Amino acid sequence: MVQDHGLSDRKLIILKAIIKNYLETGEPVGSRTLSKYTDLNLSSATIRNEMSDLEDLGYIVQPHTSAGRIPSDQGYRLYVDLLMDEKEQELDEMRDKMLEKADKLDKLLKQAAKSLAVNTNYATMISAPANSRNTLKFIQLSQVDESQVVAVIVMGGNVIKNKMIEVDENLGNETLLKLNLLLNSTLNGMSIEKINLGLIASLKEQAGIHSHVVGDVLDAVAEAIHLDDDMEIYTSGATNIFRYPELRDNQSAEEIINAFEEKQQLAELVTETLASEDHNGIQVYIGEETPVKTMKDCSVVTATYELGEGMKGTIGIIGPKRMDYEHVMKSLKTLQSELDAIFYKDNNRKRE
Amino acid sequence: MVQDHGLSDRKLIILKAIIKNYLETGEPVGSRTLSKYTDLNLSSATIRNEMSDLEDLGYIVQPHTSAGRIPSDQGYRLYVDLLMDEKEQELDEMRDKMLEKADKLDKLLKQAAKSLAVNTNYATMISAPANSRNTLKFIQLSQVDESQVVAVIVMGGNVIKNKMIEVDENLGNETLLKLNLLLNSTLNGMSIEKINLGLIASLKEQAGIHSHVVGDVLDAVAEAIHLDDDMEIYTSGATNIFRYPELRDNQSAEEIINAFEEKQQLAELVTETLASEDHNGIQVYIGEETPVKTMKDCSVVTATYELGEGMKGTIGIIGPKRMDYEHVMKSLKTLQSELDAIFYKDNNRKRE
DNA sequence: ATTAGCACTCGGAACTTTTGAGTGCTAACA
DNA sequence: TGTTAGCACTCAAAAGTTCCGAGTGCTAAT
Repeated sequence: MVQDHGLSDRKLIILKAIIKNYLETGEPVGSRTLSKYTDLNLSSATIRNEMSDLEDLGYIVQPHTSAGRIPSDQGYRLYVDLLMDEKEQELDEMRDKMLEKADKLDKLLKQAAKSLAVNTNYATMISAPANSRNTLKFIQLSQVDESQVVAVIVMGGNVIKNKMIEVDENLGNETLLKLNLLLNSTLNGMSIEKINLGLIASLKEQAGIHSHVVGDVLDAVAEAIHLDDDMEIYTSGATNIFRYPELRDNQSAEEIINAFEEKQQLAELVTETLASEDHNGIQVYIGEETPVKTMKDCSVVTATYELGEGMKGTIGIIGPKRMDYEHVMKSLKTLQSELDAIFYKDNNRKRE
Repeated sequence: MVQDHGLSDRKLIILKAIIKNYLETGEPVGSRTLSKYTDLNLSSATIRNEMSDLEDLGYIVQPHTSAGRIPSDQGYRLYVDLLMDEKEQELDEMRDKMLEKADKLDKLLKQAAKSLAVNTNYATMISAPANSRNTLKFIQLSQVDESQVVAVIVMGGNVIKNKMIEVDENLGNETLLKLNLLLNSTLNGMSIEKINLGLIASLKEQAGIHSHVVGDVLDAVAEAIHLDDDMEIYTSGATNIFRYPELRDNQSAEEIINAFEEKQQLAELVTETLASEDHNGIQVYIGEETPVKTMKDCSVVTATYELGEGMKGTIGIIGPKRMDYEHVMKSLKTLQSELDAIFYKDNNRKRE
């Protein structure tokens, strides 16, 4: 994945040094600073020459004539690509914090977003996995009172949906029993995306006598299952954006925070990420590369996680371009496997 | 409720004019501006004299020697109190927007917060009503697979809670049936706050044979019901804060936004508001008065709404001290009655 | 009681100066 | 030939000026 940069070793070391230093300070870095910072004993003049070359090659830029250099998007890109190929270690006390509060999926994800934000000091988001690939585990209608029935739908990963249904006539116990039997025998274990209108129609037919009431019920169930409309997205640490002056001062900070509040734009980011998977599922968008124009002054690192069969969700970290890519990618990897682990544990427990 | 301000009519008019002008511009207002702005034809000099008096009385202050005056907290307070006593009218196209998307309570409140934010251009929050006063309508345990049972709990207002319960042994249909009967006959129609440990213990006893398994189940149910720990709070328009320079520039903006993200502090605001009801349930905290120190540079206007018997929630609007109190209070009133209306409609539908 | 007039204040805008980190280039050096 | 020292030059940011004008308080006249 490392593109063919034909850079001499020394140039590469210098470039890395520039980026690393800039990541820490956020200030343009000059030749003098570097001549001390790096191990190879080179005078500032020599470094200046190399830097001049690196600038010509497009890896670094000068914000203005008499300033030090900062990495260009292309420079970051090279840096990240190199990083990708280096092996990664473990790292976390995140695990503990995450597990202690998790009982339902939404709580879990909320918590995960938070740990990640605390751990990295960037803004984070996690999208709940789309249910379309999930399977139905259990479905049940129960009469609440004369005119109301509640449908309870349990899916894989113990995702639970509820739907109140208004009925005109009292259905009675037997009808309900029959309906429950029908629903469970037909739908159990079935993947959500296979439940289409044809199937629903056929179910209605089988329901027989009460078919019009039953129709309402089934419609409601179908609606509850196909909740595609609103994608759940949990965010945390949006205000971390303020830590980075280059974002805070730009009015872009407001827009970013707003994006985190509205979540609409984040949803786009999610679909984009899911669409183009790559590289262990970890992707790095630098500056203009990001699909969300609001974040053109940021870097966005995303990963997909998978709860069993095809239920994919997205994790995203949004920070300044000078984000600590190494740390971020480690944390993402960790969280990824963490989520996997939880799912499999859950799954195994069920199978005992 | 109007405190005894012994201000001459003229002083009052001038004070109002100052505040009104300041609400619009956000700039300190000087005598010259006023002498044109007001109807009563007074020269700037006269007004200066009056302003001098008003300053001595503490209603307005000079941010610095050679600047105009801005209202002090005390000045705002008088203004708001006067406003409170004047009659209010209707106003809304909020109604339409609100109703169109509401199906579950959480969606409804989220939507309400949003309309309110859009409508007022301030930051808003709505807390879901505490369930402690709510009543249980229906409760049911269902076997999902060999080792898992799902408890479905329906409360007034069709608030639905779910809880997955792990069981060691297969309970079997009959046991479940018995349990469901027991739970419903004992708990139905009961107020949540009346379900205490004693009652739970007695239930466990009655459950007989399976009491240890049943114990687990009941504990889980109890836990699901007593969800006090996490109060649900929906927010919207936090970024509206940025519209007001006096908040944006102060680093307080960040803190406020953060408060909206963390929601912890908002929860305090809610409990505070619910504790000290007053004045149609509408309260105005100006500057330092607010219970949340983070918002000492803001004004906070809160209202309580009630979904039937004692299920109270809180609506809050957070903005700059120079907020448009009149509009805000109108909007709050409207939303209040809106929520009431929805509840009663819902209630009547059930009773048909 | 109101107003005109005047000297005075002071924050903020605009402009200037200073500072210092940084550069490119050239000439000397290993 | 690659490296380094030295120097003149640049320019953003900080610090320091100046200027302006909205605003005040006070006094004297109406």
